[in-house]
Amino acid sequence: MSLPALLDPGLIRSRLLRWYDAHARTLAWRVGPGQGALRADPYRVWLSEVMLQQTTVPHATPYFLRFTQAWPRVEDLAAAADGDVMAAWAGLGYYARARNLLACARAVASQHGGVFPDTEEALLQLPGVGAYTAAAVAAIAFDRAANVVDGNVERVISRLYALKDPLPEAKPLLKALAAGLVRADRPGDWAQALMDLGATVCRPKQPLCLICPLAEVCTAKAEGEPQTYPRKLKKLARPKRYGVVFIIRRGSQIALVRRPDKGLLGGMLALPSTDWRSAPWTDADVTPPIAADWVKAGQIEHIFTHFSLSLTVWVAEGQLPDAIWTPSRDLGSLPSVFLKAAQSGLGLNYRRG
DNA sequence: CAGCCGTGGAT
DNA sequence: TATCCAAGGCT
Repeated sequence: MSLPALLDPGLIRSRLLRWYDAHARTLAWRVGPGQGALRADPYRVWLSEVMLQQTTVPHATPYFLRFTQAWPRVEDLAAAADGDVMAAWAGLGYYARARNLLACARAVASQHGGVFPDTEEALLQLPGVGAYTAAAVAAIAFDRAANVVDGNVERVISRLYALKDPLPEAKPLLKALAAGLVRADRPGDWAQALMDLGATVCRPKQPLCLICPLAEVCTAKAEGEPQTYPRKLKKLARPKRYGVVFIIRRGSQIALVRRPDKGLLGGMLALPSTDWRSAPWTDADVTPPIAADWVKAGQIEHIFTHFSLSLTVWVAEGQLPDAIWTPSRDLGSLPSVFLKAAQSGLGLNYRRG
């Protein structure tokens, strides 16, 4: 693999920052362009970056507002009960983020005196903070000249250079090319400018090259098919799995259980369930958690990242030892797959909140 | 290091 | 309906 000819970094930097000064989006956690680290609260920057991992801005925004309302400072979050934080995260997905979020807040509170470390290296040591998040917090909150590379940046750079190597192998090269563009005078603005461009102009599909400040220097645009970058290896088909979940009613309440901390939906509330296996369940296969007069009351489909799930919902009246009894109108602490299943079994239309 | 780990909106 | 994919991290 050979390095593509380097484009003029000065030209790219000045054009993109000028564009950002005029077009930066207003986001709940964002400090406006040119403000540097003057008003950027590291806690809010970190919280937003964790929430935005593999998550869209519209999805993350209401969660960010609720979290900062409930826990305005990192010490507040560190002092929160595990169950309250997991419940507040319900519906946002990738629940290991919430467990690591709490571990990180508690590490900052207990090991750093409640003050976020201000170097990329130290940030990288915190739970749930990887290469991207460490660089982003260092740049946005602390004005460090960090090389912030996320999916947006990879897409923008791959198009600028029309890089033919497919992801994920191309990641190290893309990161090296991005490093050549980082500017030391406005690191936070530069990082956010690159990501904003990727999110709003240099989009995965239908890039808006007509209004792109980098169109004149973009190799992929010159070649005519910028939307084909970055090239990617094909993904495998998603397997199908089946399960049965159980709604045990006691008056207006239903029985929930807490899932183990590791693995799928770890640490979250859940409906009691069979295994989720590749073969459909027949009635004779199913061993309900209690003996009762079970009725098949619902059925849902749910898509996870690496498998799709078909759940049948059985309902009965009864008691369950050690259950977490929860009003059936107050199921917002459940992950979406169980909220969907519970509402199906109870004859309700799926909606959160 | 490749697989695991959610969700909902867009196309 | 099928596919993609969004400011990734952990193991």
